[in-house]
Amino acid sequence: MPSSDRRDRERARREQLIVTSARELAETGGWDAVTMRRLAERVEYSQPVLYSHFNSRADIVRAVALEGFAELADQLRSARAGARSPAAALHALAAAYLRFAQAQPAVYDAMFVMPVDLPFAVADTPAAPRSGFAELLTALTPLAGGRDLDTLAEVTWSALHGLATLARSNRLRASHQQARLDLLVGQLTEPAGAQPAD
Amino acid sequence: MPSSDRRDRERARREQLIVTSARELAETGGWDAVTMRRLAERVEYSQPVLYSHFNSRADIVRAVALEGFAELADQLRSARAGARSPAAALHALAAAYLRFAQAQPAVYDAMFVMPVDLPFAVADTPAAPRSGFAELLTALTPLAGGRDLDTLAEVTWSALHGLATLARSNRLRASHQQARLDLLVGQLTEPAGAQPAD
DNA sequence: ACGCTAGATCTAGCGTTGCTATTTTGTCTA
DNA sequence: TAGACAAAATAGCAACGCTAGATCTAGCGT
Repeated sequence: MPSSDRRDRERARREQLIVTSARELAETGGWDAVTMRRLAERVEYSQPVLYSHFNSRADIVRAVALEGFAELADQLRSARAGARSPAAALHALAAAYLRFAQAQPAVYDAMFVMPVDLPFAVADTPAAPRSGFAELLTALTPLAGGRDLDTLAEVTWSALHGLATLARSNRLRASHQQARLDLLVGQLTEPAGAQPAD
Repeated sequence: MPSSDRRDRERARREQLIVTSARELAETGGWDAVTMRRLAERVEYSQPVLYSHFNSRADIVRAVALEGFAELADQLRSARAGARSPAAALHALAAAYLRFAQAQPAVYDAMFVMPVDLPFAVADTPAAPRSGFAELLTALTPLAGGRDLDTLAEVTWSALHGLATLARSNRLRASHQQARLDLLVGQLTEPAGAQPAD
């Protein structure tokens, strides 16, 4: 068993190359364009090499998603931190979220749209996706009033997710994204209690 | 040119059979399980017959989506119509929307998640998808207050869409869908004006 | 009732996909 | 430098969407 120190480093480097290439291919031509053959050609190795790093194509998608979670959490944090009031912080965070989704639609899809077996469910979620949600919780805490914080956060996230995905598939008026964002944040900022009708 | 009256009827009948079978296959095993071979076997014809009705697999998905739009509009209408107050009507409509998405996830995906080239954009949209949105507009009109109706409707729809899709992929706490719905509708019912921060 | 034409249907196959068994190449150790 | 072992490539499988060409069936005029 050789120390294989350099080997491990080279291997890690190559794995990162695979993930990055997959991400670039996906952003360029959508996830359908990310075939194992194309990806192999891109990294200048044969297909079986990909399978020595990942068990399946889906695992590569997941690796891209995990990268995305970290980046999104970063962007949400700095957006939130640069705001002067709680309401402004929520608005900035929401805007950053939509900006992320629009700038990197393929990564966003890998994170939130594609069928993935990552355990979510808010509780025993892996660190990366959880940290983005934590930013949202932090931003909402001073605004929650009498409302349940977790529920409020889930509703807020859902609304942002809907805005992001429907806008991207041309199902909403393209020129009104800012208006939608303003209205949504305005409504959520109102600490009015829920009044279940029916 | 024989009248071919019966032929046309049989043909229409078979087309409906294809659409229904595709829908059933999709609801059972997801859209990935809807392959042209399986579908052909299901309707007891060979693959080329499918292509004499539809130009591509995507067209079959679209046919299922169009069916779904009509059904959703119906369900939204009757939910809205059975309510006593404007707020109750919105709540009932929203609940019906989420019920539809949960009961028929594959159809919902065909309508709102899968990449589709149906022109949406609220304006020159085909009749079917538009009519569901019209129900939403009707429900929101008495609640809009000073808010822009179209924008309010888009935000409401986006929030519902987010709730539906994220809940279905286990990204939200399964047991709190009702709480989320109540909170969302409560927030949207408040006619408070938007106050864009920053 | 017959052969004929035209349309409906099927068989067979192309190129591509995710994935893998087998063979070849390369690298390090003794 | 010879042998052992890991690492990589070649080649191939089954299944996919889709289609060209062969086959069969149904309806027409005589």
